[in-house]
Amino acid sequence: MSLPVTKRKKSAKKALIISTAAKMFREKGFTGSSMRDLAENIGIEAASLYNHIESKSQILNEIIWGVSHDCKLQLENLEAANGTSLQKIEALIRFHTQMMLTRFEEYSVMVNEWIHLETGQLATFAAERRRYVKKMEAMVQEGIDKGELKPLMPYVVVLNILSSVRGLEFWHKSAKSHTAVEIEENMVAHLIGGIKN
Amino acid sequence: MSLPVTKRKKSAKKALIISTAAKMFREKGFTGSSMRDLAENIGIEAASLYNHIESKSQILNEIIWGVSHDCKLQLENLEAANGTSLQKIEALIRFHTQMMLTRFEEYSVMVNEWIHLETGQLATFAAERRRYVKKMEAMVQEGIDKGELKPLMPYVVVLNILSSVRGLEFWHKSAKSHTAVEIEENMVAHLIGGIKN
DNA sequence: CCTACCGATCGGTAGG
DNA sequence: CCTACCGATCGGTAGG
Repeated sequence: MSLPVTKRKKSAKKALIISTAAKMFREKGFTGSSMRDLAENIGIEAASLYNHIESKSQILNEIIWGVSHDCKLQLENLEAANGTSLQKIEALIRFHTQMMLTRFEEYSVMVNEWIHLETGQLATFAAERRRYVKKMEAMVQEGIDKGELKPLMPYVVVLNILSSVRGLEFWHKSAKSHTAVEIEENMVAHLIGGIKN
Repeated sequence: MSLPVTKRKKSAKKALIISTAAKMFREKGFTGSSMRDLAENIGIEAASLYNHIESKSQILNEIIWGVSHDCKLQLENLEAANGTSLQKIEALIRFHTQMMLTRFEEYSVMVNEWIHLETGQLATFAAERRRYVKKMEAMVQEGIDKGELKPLMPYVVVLNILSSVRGLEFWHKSAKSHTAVEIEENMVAHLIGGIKN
């Protein structure tokens, strides 16, 4: 039940457009990247892009929802799983660190460029993000209530975790003198170490 | 020894241009902000901006170097001061938190938009930033060597601190249900708590 | 500080 | 997938 060859080719080209765009959006930002540069990086004319995608905004949408959907799934799985709040928060730190390190371009675009989503998409994403943060805060609060965690403001703890992961964009761009595993362990040690009772 | 009135007026207008631009650059990014919008927000024509500033890039330069100079000064004062590594790192967390909360627009533009500096300025800023991080890492390393701090990778600790401060941009934009003082105390508790022995 | 305007570039469409 | 092109907008200058 594979797709006709032309359709497969088409969607492969679309995937190429989106991944190339992710690279560019991360480097120069969404507004700093032009459709002509994107086309040139792929080796076609700007007009030809529109056989595969509808608009510049649609590309940003697909990049962002691709990553954000996977984050949401992971959080829901974790909520439903067994384990202490501490274990769940640690798992989330590891998950987000892995996302940033392995899906670096898309993840960076999500955290840095979501402001440039169009009005409707922007509102949806902002609401989704807020829900996500609230759920993480609830995990932290539960850990505090059970005495697993120090009584810090969940809001600050969650913001620090997500922001610290975001900051790993720097590491990814640098001449890497440390391994991904080292980074992940130190992220956990610092961010969990600061809240564990 | 005050300046002639016209000169004072001119530099006041320049300051207005720069502070208005900082607001816009933070909201829409450097590339997403146009000189025409900037002029309109001030109430003049776009062409008139150029009586006070040389270029769009110059505005970004002035915003960024203004904040970064003050950060550099503070770090140098702290290096020369008495106190344990732990005390110095805590002071730095408090200082950066204060900078983000009180000079929100400029600080946000520095951490988010420095990529859009022109080549020469970009190289200078990147080098300056690298030096800054290295100095902070040295403080952390010293604390580890003296047994004040846990043996974490200084690189990760410093990145987490600076990134967490950067993340406070969210708090500043939100309906603030917590005070700046609470935020600062929780930043210290979480980030210092994670490294203190 | 304005009017008038420059060349360049933008996202995107028509038509093949 | 291309050529040809649209109207809009960009940063910036000339000249007053």
